[in-house]
Amino acid sequence: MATLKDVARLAEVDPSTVSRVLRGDPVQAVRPETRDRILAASQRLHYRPNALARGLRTRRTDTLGLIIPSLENVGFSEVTHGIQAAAAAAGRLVVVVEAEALERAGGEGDAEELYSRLITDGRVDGLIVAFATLDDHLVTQLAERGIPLVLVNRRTAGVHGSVVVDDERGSAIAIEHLVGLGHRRIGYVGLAAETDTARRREHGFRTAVGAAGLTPRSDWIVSGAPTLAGGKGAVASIVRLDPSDRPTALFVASLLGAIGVLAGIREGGLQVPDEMSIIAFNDHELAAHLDPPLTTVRMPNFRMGAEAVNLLLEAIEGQDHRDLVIDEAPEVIMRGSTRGI
Amino acid sequence: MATLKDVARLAEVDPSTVSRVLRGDPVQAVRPETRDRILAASQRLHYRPNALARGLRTRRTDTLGLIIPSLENVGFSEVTHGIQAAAAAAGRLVVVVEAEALERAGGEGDAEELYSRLITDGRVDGLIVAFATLDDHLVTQLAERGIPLVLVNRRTAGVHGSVVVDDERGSAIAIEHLVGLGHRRIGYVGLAAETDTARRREHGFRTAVGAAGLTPRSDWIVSGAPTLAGGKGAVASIVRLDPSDRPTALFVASLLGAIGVLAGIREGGLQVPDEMSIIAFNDHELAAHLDPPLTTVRMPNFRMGAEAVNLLLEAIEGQDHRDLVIDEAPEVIMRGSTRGI
DNA sequence: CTGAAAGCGCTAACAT
DNA sequence: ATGTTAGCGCTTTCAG
Repeated sequence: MATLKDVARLAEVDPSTVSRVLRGDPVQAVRPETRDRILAASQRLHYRPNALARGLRTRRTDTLGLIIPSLENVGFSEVTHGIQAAAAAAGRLVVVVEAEALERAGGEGDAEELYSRLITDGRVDGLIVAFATLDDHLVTQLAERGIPLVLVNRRTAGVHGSVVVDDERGSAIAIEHLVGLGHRRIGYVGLAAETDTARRREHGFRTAVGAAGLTPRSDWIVSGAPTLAGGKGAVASIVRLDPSDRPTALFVASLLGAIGVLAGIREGGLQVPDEMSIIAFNDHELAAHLDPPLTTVRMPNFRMGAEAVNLLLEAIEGQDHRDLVIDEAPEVIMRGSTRGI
Repeated sequence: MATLKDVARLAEVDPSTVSRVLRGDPVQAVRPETRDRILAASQRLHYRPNALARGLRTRRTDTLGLIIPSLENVGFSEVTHGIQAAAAAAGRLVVVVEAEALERAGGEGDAEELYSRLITDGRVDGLIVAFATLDDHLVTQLAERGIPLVLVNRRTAGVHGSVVVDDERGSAIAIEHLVGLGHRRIGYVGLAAETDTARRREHGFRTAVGAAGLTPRSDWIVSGAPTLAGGKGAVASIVRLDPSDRPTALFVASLLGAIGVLAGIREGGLQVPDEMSIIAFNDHELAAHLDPPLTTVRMPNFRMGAEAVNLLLEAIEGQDHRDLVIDEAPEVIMRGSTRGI
């Protein structure tokens, strides 16, 4: 692999001159003639600057770190996409650390070790934490290390640099959809997590329900992990309710959870949407192919991911960490799991 | 951020001694006393070795590159998982480059540029190409750069270092399942790609069908991209066939394609499985929740991903690039989209 | 307009 | 048992 020195030798100039030319140093002042010689030599040797050496010198790696719970969650792939797209557009590479894989591989301790290694060993210029349930404590620790940090789809008290969608608005339009359909007995399957996002979604639900003049019964409000099993488990108690005590519609705060809810309801012997309408937070292409096709609230998740990168890039350049709410309006995608009453 | 020098100063030893101790240099020969002093100093300063400096010196980054078409394809998430898990277990980080994001961001040229940068600039020790439809030409180029390289779920003539599942066997058991159910008119929705994998799956289909004494009509064999739209489009011509000319069962060579096929068939006014049985190559949790629940062939994709990492690690250590077929047996997961005739 | 020199933080061969 | 030295490949003053 050719180095700067090799190019310099071939072009018969000093390495520093080659560096200047190849970086397009603003203090150009290089004679076109030498410039051409250098370019030619560089091409001939297929020269590529060594990222490690450059990074060591400049303290910039043009690489971003991403901590994510799982690459598999369909509710999350849009965010990852947005991150990848924006990173690629900015010429940045991204190191992805999947928490689930870490746990599979080695246990909690190693996970923290790997995170801390990632942010401390100079490998990345900044970090995107798209891990809603990562301990606030750990997040605070990461933030204190002083590395540029952006939280996605979550906020942590005292930590700046975050981007979220308008979770409250998303919950609200879900409820408005159900109310518009004539439902007055509306339940909620929330996220079983003490996170800011969980609270915002639930708050949006409560506010919208209240605004419609409704008071949900407390046993219509349950929660579970945003997984198939979580949704299924969470809805069990509702399915067992006496028909006269049951809600007629459920808003589920996660996509995967909603699919679990669908399954739980079916196993409980009820029909969706005839006996229970279901609407989910977050959309996905596959929602149209479920049984029944799932009505969802589509959130601007791609944008959220992309903006996270932009915010991080700002922070890396020394600007203040901003907290952003994506203002793009969420939208109900009506499919077969909700109907009028 | 503390450096080796800082630790050395605090412990009142030479940096090289600190390095030895902290790396656990086999040529230990360090007095327990100084050793303790060094460890204490390192802890006190929260010392972390700089990965760039170390990599520059040792020519090892403990980082792997992964080129993947899209993180979104549910048929592929298991592989990514396997890769992440094995990488984490081996203490390696992984840089993920998503081709789709690259295209969204900038166009073909940039993609090649980014790949080549990734493999040439010393950032990663080796590369996993999990991109079935990446040009053979490009793959050959990458391989020629001399960087350790492992292909996943694909092979390229002349390039060594690959891991695939037993695609032929997967196709075969799909067909055996259908034949066992009494089907004798079996069609195939293949991958619209000139790839080794596409050929292996189709070959498995043809062989198994032949072994059952059947001869599929040529208009029962179609192909499309492994996407919803691809599957839907591919099956259109079959749906239009006169009932007496139609196959009674279809084997679809991709999961996403099969979901598209389901939709295409429904739109064509046919019932699955009553008028047409469908079985898909590759399984996913969500297949159980589709309409109808999709019968699939479960392939050892997690293993494939994990073994890719192991192979790559071998190659990085200087061993020969091996070509591996995961021998774990595929398995039919019977759900609602296939039935007896 | 170009070269010389220093140094980013680390490791490894060599010396003592 | 520890220190000295050189250098990985690059960028960036500073000279000239």
